[in-house]
Amino acid sequence: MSSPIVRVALDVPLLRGFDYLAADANADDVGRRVSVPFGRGERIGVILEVLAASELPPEKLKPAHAILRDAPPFPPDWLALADFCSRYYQHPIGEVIALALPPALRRRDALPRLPDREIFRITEEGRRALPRLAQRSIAARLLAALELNGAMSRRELRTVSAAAAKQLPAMLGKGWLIADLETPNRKVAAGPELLEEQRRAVETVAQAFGGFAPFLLHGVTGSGKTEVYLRLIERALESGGQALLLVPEIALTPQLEARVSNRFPGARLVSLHSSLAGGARAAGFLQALNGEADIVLGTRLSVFTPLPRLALIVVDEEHDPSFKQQEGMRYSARDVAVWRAKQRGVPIVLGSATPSLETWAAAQSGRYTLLELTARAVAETMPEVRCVDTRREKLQDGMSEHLLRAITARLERGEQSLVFLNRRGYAPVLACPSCGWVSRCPGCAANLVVHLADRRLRCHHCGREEHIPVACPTCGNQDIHPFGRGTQRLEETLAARFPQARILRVDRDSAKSQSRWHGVLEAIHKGEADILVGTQMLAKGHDFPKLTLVGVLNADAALFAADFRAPERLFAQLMQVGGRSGRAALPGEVLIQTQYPDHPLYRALAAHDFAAFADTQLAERERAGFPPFTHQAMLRAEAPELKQALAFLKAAGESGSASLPAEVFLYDAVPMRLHRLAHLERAQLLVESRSRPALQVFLSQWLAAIRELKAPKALRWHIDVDPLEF
DNA sequence: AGCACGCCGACT
DNA sequence: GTCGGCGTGCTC
Repeated sequence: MSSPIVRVALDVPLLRGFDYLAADANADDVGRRVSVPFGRGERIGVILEVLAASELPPEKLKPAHAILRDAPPFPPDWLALADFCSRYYQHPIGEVIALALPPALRRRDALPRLPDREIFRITEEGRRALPRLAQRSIAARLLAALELNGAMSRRELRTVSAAAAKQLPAMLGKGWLIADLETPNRKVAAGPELLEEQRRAVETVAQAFGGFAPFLLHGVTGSGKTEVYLRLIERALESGGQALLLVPEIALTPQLEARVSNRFPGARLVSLHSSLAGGARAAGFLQALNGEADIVLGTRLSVFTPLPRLALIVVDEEHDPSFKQQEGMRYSARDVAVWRAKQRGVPIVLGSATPSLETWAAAQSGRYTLLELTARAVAETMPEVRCVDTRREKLQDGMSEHLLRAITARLERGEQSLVFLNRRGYAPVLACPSCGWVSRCPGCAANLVVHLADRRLRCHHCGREEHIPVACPTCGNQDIHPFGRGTQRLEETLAARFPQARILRVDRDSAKSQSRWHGVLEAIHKGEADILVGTQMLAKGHDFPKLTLVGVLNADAALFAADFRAPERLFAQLMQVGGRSGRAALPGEVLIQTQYPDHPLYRALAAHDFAAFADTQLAERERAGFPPFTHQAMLRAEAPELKQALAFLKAAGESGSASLPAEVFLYDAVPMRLHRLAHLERAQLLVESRSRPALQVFLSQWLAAIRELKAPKALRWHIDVDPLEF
C-alpha cells in the first residue's frame, strides 16, 4: 500500500497545486495547513485534496514535513470559496488562499492565544472534599470560591490565587471540578423603536433566513439602515447563527463596532479592521473558524473569514469603491459576498443611499428584493439642494457671491459651513507664464501639486516630493505661480475673506494620523470651527449637528469624464456630503456651483431622487453597451516603454482573436488615462461580453495563451475582472 | 515569485 | 584568471 498524497496550495503564482507524500494524511486533513519543502526552502500551504495517487512520477514527489493539526481544518465551503475566486478572478489558487489567510497563519508560528472561554464548576465530589482540606490551602480557597460563585473562568480563579492555573489540572483529575465552555450570553440591549418601514424591512429579510435571498436596502443617510442591520443580526444570533458585516475601508469602523458591541454585550464580536496587529487578526480568524465568534465586522478582506454557522451577510455602503481590491487579485468583496450568501444559502443585505448601478439594476429586475427606507428616522430633514449657475455669477476666488452670502449668514447665526473641494494641496500646478513650463512629475503623466504649507511640490500618484523652485527651471523667470485651487488655497482665501471666522481644513494632509483625525472631529463637534474646508474625507458618516451649509466647488469635471462611472461616483459623493447638513431644528442647505445647473444629475440630486438618476444612467449605459448590460475584463500591462506595453497587449489581443467566441469582443490596446505612473508606462485592453459565462470561458483559455507569450523582463501584466477604473 | 544554472564582458 | 550581468527554466 503506497502512501497517501496531499495536493497543496502554495503561495506562488502558479496555477496548479503541488503533490506531496504524506504517510499520516487522512480525508479530514483536507483544508489543513501543511509545512512542505519547496525548491530549497520550506513553505506553509493548505491541503486541497488527499489523493491515493499522483499523476506525477513517484520519484518527483517529496514528503511533506508535517500536517499542522493545531487548528480545525478550513471547511470545504471555504476552500470552495477560494476556488471560485481563483477561477472567477483568474488568479492562482495558492495566492488566493494566501490572501484570505491572516499572515500569522501563513507562517509556522505558534497559533495566537484565543480569549479563554473555559469555565469551571464545583462537583459533588468537590463539595465533599472541601471540609477535609486545610482551610488556607489553594485548593480549598478555589473550591470555596466556586461554591460561592457557581461558575468561574480561569482568569477569575487566578484572582483567588495566583497559583490557580497550576492547581486546576490536579483538581480536575480528582473530579472536584468540571470544565465547560462558557455559553454565549444572548443579552441584547434595547434599541430604538422601529419605524414602520424599518420593521417591514426587518421582517421581510427575517422571513428569508435559512435560504439564499439578496436584498437591497435603499435609504438615505439617517433613514436608519444600521438599526435594520442590528435587528437582523439579533435574529441571526437568536437562531444560533453567525453574522458577517462588511463595511468600507474608512475611519468609521470603530464607531460601528462600538454600536454593535453595545447592542450585543454578550455576543462574541470579532472586528477585523486594517490596522489590526497580526496576532489579533489571526485570533479573530480562528475564533470565527471554530465557531466561537458570533459577529464578524470588517473591511473587504473579512469576506474570506470562515464562518461555520453563517446565517446572515450585510454589506454596508455597498456602492463604496473600497470593496474592490485594486492590486493582486482584484476582487469585489461585495460580489464575493453575494456569491458566498448563495453558496451558503443565507440572506444578504446590501445597504446604501446611492446603490451601485449594478445592484440597482438587479433590484429593478427583481433579482434582488428592494427594501426602501424613505423617511429620515432621526430628527433630520433632507437639505435643500440648489445649483448656483457660475456662467451668470462671477466667481471671486472660486466662490460665488451666493455662496459667500450663505456662509456669512451661517457665521451670523453661529452655525457651521462646509466648503467641499475634492482637490488637496494649495494649487494643482505651478507654472511659468513666460515660457509655459509647468511642474510635471518626472515619473508620472501628472502634475506636481503645490503644497504651500510645507513648501513642497508633491505628486499625488507616486508620492514624489520636490522643493518649490524660486525661478522657472527652464527660462529662469522668477515670476512663476500656482495655478488653480486646492483646499489649502481655499482655506487661505476664506481666511482672508472671513477674518473673524475659525476655519478648519480637513483633508489627507491635515488629518494624516488617526489621532489628528479624531482631534479634528472633536473640534468640529465642539463647535470650535465655523467654516470647514474639506475633501471627500469629510463626506462619510459623521454627524455634525451644527453644520447647516455645504458648498460644492468644481464638481462639473465628473459630468463629462471619460470614465462612464464618474457620474455615479459624483452623485454618491454629493449625496453623502449633502447628508452632512441639516436636521429638524436647523434645516440644511447645499449649494452646488456649476456651469450646468440643468444637468439631470444635479436635478435628480436636488429632488433627492436617486431612482431618477439611476434610471437615466442605466438607460445611457444600455444604449452604450456598458455594465451592467455587458460584462468586462481589463488586461493591463506596464513596462518602461509604452511601446513595449502596447506590443504585449497587441500580441495578447491577436492570440485572443484567433479563437474568439462570437459573443465576446476584444478592443484595441490603448494607453491608460494616467499612462505613466512611477516611471512605468501603462496600457490596457478591454474585453467585453453580454454573457458572463462566455467571458469566463474565454478568459481562462486566453490567459493560458497569454502566459505563453514572451515579454520583456521588466513588463508586468494583470487581469482585472469587472474593473471599476478606466 | 524566488532561485538556480548558464554563458559572455570588465575588474582585483 | 574571477565577479556578475540577466536570459531560461523549474519548483511536487
